[in-house]
Amino acid sequence: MSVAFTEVRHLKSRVGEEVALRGWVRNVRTSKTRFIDLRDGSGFVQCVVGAAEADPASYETAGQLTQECAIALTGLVQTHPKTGEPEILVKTLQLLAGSVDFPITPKDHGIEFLMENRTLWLRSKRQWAIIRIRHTISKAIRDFFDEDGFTLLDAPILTPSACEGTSTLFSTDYFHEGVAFLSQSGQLYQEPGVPAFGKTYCFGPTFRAEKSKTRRHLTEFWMVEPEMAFAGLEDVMQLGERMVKFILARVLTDRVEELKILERDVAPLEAALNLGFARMSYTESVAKLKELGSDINWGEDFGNDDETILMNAMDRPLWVHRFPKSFKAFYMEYDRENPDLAMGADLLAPEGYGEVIGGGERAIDMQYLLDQIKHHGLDQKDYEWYLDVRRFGGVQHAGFGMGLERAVAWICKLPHVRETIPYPRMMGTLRP
RNA sequence: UCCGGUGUAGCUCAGUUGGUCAGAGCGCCUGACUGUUAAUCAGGAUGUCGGGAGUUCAAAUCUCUCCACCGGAGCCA
Repeated sequence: MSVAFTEVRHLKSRVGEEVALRGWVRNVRTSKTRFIDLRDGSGFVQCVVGAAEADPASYETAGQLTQECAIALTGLVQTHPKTGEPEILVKTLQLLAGSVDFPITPKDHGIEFLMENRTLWLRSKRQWAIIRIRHTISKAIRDFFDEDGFTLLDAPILTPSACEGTSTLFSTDYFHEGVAFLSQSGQLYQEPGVPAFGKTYCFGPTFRAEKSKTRRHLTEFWMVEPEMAFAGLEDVMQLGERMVKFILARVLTDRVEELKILERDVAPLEAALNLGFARMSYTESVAKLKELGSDINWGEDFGNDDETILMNAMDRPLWVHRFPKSFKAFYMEYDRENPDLAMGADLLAPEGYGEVIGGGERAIDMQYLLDQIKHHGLDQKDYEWYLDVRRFGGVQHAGFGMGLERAVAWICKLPHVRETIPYPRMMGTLRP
């Protein structure tokens, strides 16, 4: 006999009806009446097992449930007398699978312990909320570019050379080639897509072998990288702003429950959604930072604390544009009005979060690019295919990359990106 | 890689003039309790004090060393 099981997320519309549920026991509180916190992946619900209402065997079983055992039950959907949320008045209850000594108890745990038990940690309410928001952001990104006429152009993960020549890369054996590197960016592979498709993007994992241990770094992280033909710096900033607002609107609409679980104050997110993003040139931002007490000098890149200082003072995301060319990638276009500046822009998230987007206009002048390649110590041979973008109809084009985990961290207001991805990879963290 | 910190029960932690310092709370087990929601209350079991070496009559405590992790820096998304 097959039973139609109801998902917890649908219970709101089933009040007064009898339903069958199955899921995992988060916690049990026993008094004469027994209370089970049930989770089925789609949501959470309290199930009440009363001596009068439940059948005797089920009532007995309810007293012996352990944390994270799996159960199936039937009962009446009613409204919680205090919270107004749907709850189940249980009639029958059956143990499906036992669970002994689940390590993550309903009390506080240290981050080391939780990271070691990441697979089990994912069952917790907070992690559930974060991963669901990540999912929604990810989906929103794809929907945004899809609706905007971009073509998905998947970039390779195994690459022959250090694309940007800046970061430390992971390497692996690769047949006769000897060695291959894990991609640190799909951008160079997007640019050749521009003459083919006009507007492209890639969205996948990227890898950096930097030995950095901060709240903003993973060795494996997801990045979305759009690229547009006939576009410049202004277009990058407009596209990025529209995309971020699209994401925010989606999360604020579809993930209300999850934001509540995280106790996320949505006012700053609503502000970011409704206000125009701020803009500041690099030169202006350095002056602002000095005002705020930073010891930064013109010509230096922002330190981690510089971004934090700057963004604690902002009520909305900020575009910082036109950086000194010296610390930007070789492919960055220079400013015709000031050749020392690169036509790049970074989007910094408010509330102390820093860079989530980095992008800009790509250099199209062949001789300039060749000089840049030389200047950065790169081998021209490795970039002939990239230079072809300029040789054959090389028009102005631009794009950006957004780190998914940093966006998730900001939107969820998390202290560290390690919770924004199901299985974080960091220096010193390779398992589970 | 550098700087700083931590490591004691399954978990979170307390525990130095070196000498009843092997402890608490939670979790777990037993029982009580008419709706609880990190339920509560009573009772019970639980240890390579991160590893190794050293000082000492005596080390969780002091020294050296190694390891692991946390926080920060640089670099970046």
